[in-house]
Formats: sequence, C-alpha cells, structure tokens
Amino acid sequence: MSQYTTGEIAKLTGVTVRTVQYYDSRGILIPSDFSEGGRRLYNEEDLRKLRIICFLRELGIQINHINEILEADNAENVISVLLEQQLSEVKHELAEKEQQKANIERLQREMKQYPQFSVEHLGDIANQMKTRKELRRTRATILGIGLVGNILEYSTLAYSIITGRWWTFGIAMLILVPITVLLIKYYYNNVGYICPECHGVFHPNKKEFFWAAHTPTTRKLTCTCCGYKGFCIETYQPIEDTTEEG
Amino acid sequence: MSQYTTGEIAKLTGVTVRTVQYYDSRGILIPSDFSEGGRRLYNEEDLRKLRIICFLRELGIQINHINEILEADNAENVISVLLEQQLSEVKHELAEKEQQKANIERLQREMKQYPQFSVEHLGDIANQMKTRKELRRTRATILGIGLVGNILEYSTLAYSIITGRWWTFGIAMLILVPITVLLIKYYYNNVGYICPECHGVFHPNKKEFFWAAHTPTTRKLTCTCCGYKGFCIETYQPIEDTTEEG
DNA sequence: TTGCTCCTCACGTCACGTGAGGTGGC
DNA sequence: TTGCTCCTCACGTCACGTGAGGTGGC
Repeated sequence: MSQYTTGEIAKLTGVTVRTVQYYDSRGILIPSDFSEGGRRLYNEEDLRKLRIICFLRELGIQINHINEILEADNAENVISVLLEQQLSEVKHELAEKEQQKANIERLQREMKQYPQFSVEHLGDIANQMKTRKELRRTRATILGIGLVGNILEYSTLAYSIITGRWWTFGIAMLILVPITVLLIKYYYNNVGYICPECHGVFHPNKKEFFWAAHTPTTRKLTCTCCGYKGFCIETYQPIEDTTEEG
Repeated sequence: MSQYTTGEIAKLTGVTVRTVQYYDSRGILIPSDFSEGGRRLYNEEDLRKLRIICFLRELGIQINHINEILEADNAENVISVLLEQQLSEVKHELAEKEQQKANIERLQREMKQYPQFSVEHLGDIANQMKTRKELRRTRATILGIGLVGNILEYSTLAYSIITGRWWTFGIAMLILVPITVLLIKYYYNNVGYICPECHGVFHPNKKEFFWAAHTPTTRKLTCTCCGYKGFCIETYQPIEDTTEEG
C-alpha cells in the first residue's frame, strides 16, 4: 500500500499543501498515519477521499456540509438534500450575477449619454435605473390608452367627414377630452425630474410641465431646488412619495 | 440643510448602522459633522454619496475601488476602467456558477443510475464527469469513422450483388478490415473502466475487452485490482497515463 | 552536510454581523 | 427618569494564503 506525504497528495489532487493541512484541522481529511518525525502520511483511501472532497468543493459545498456527507450513515439522503440546497443557492447567485452584469452594461451605455460625466451623475443614473421598470409601466399605460383614443378620434372624424354626421365626432370628443386630461394628470402625478445641476428629484409646476419642450426621456424645466433651467431627466416618482420627505 | 444621524441615513438607504460606521472607518463616507456628544451627523450631500456607494456595491465593486472612484479627478476614466474590469470578473463568476449548476444537476441525474449509492461512488461519478468530454470525443471519432466504413461496406456489397462484380466488395473489405482493427485498438487504448467495488480505474485484458457484454456506458469485465466481475463504468483513460502511476 | 519539504503558530483577507459595556439625546 | 439610539472595542465569519522560525528526511 503506497503512502503519500502532504506535498504528494496535494500535487495529485491539484490543491496546495496548506489546503491539505487545513482539511486536517477541519477534521474532514485526517491522515491515516504519521511518520516518526510527526509528518502526515496518507494512503490510497485518503487520496480517494480527498478527490471526493475536491469534487464537492468545486460544486461550492461548504466544508461543514462536506463533513456531514462523509460522516452520514444514510449518505444518499444527506447528499441529495444538500445538492438540492446548493442548487437553489447557486441559482440565486446566478440571478444576482446576471443582474450585476446587466446593470454594469447598462451603466456603461448610460455613461455615454452624459456629455461631461462626473461622479455625481452616478447617483442620477442609479436612480433612473432603479425606477426604470415603473417608469416604463407608466409610459406603456399612457401610450396604450392614448393610442386607443387616437384611433377613436380619427375614425370618428373620418366617419363624420364622409357621412356628414358630425354628432358622432362630437360625442367621441366629449368622451376623449376628459380622458386625455386624466391621462396627463396621471402622468404628471407619477413622474419626477432629476436636475443635472443639483441632482435632486423635483416635481415641476403644472403649467411648465404641460408646455415644456421634451424628448422621450428628458424635459426642459426649471429645477425647484436650485433654479437650474434646462433639460432634466424623467424618472418615476409618484407625488405622494415626496410629501413625507419635505 | 437637514442633518441625518447614522440610523436615519442607514434607513434611507436600506443598509445597517454598522455598515455606515464601517464606511466611515474605511474612509469612503466620513460624516460632514459631529454632535457635541461625538455622534455622526450626515447632510444631503453625504446621503447622495452613500446612495452612489450602495449602487456601486450592488454592482459588486470593492470598497477600495469605490474609494478610487470617489477620489479621482478624472472620474470618468477611472469608472470606465473599473467597470470593464468588474464586467469581466462578473462574466467569469457567471461561467463558474453555470458550471456548478450544470455539475450539480448532472450529479443528481447520475446518482439515480446507481442502485445502492454510497459516498464512495461520488469519486467514480466525479471521475466520469471530468473525463466526459474526452470520452465523448473518442466515441464520436469511432462512430464517425465506423459509419463511413459501414456505408462503404454495404454499398459495395449491394453493388457486388447487383452487378456480380465481387472484386469491388473484396477490395473494400481489404481496406476496411485493417481500419476496423485500428479503430478497436484506438478505442482500447483510450478508455479505462471504473470498478464499482474498489473504485480503481483499470485496463482490462484485450480478449475480455473485445468479447465482453456491454452497454453504451458500461462493460462486463474482471477488475484487475480486486478481482470483481461485473459491469464497470467506461471512462476516458489513455494507456500512457497509467504506466507512470504503476 | 545541504537543499528541500514539512511542521506549527499566528496574522491577513473581505465586508460586514454580533455582542459587550458604556453613553448621548429626546 | 426612561427607553431608544449610538458609541467604541473586539471577536467571528469562510477557506484558505502568507510569512516566521524551526525541523524531518533523503
């Protein structure tokens, strides 16, 4: 029966001497023998055990769990339970890393949008990224209802022109105008704007909001905190949220 | 200008009091003021800074790197370099986790194959999993060449039967028989078998190998280490590899 | 005898968590 | 005065890495 020193068994399994010593101290791989000088000696069975330990470590299983596996009488049950646990843990970590990757990539793209980028803008981008989903939802709602309204408007208009029955268009407008007003109110109540100067999130006054020049993601406003005038970044920020802050 | 205590700023950003204190000790968020009793006081700017720190931490960026970002004069460059680094790191971790997930799921499937599973079989499965790719490649090579050979064999046979020109089939067989012998040799030289009894990897004798009953992944052999007779698991193990071990 | 390997402390890593024992602030 | 919050040590986490200073084994 061949014997291995710490260095030999380490080389055979691709770990460091220190790792083998550590596994001894943790009680998962106690050497089967010692030399007269007190050096660790491992046999074939120890080698197989260490290979198993390395395999389980590669799966990300913790050392105390490996201990449970190696000591258990009903190994099969213990292993399948631990594997199930580990699988869900790994899946969770995977989702986390996916999120990190997506966020880094998005941040890289966003940074290119800012003309002279500085550290402070990171906060704005972070805010924007966090409220992205809600903002999208709000915009989708408005676009959807708006689209239906537009179709109704133009179709009744066409119908009225062709048939000369203008009361059809009139009734449609009686319905559409209040809906449009509600939509604009809904929009106003759910968005806030990030000032690129003071980095605060503010709600503009209604008149300015309504008439301001805008792009799909920005609007030319006056910041209520610092007085800056210019394009501010749209973000999701329901009105209620700000009342408790002020 | 509103001031926040440690607990307040912690609640606003969703971290613990201890984390805020730790960021102070690491020098990335030093409070802008202190109370007479020596308690930390933070202002709006500190709050924004903490939000940025939290955002960067969510991306997985280390605290000393965050420090570099916050202190840098040319923030944009520092950030884009760090983001690029972090992205490749995250991608690497993602690949690692993917591998872990795949391995756990494969292990779960493999465990079901073993009638009475015990801890020792983990080593066999690990071995099998590690050499899986090479084994597949070996098998694919053999199957590919074998298939071409078969087509040649049957087509020349058919041709010979139809036309009566048997020399065609004869020449084909003169080519095919040595190729087949070489293929079998190649196969024999590249696979080993895991004994389910002693868990060693062995090479059977050639005659037994050739005539033995087998399934796609096992072969009924006599273990050269322990004498066990029965189905052993096929694995990739070129002959050269074992000579140095013995 | 001379390298090389191995031994045992013991501290460092990383971003906090978790008490202990004391005190500020409403 | 009484809770509540906050303060500073200081140790714990997890799987080792990295010396230091000493010794075994060929």
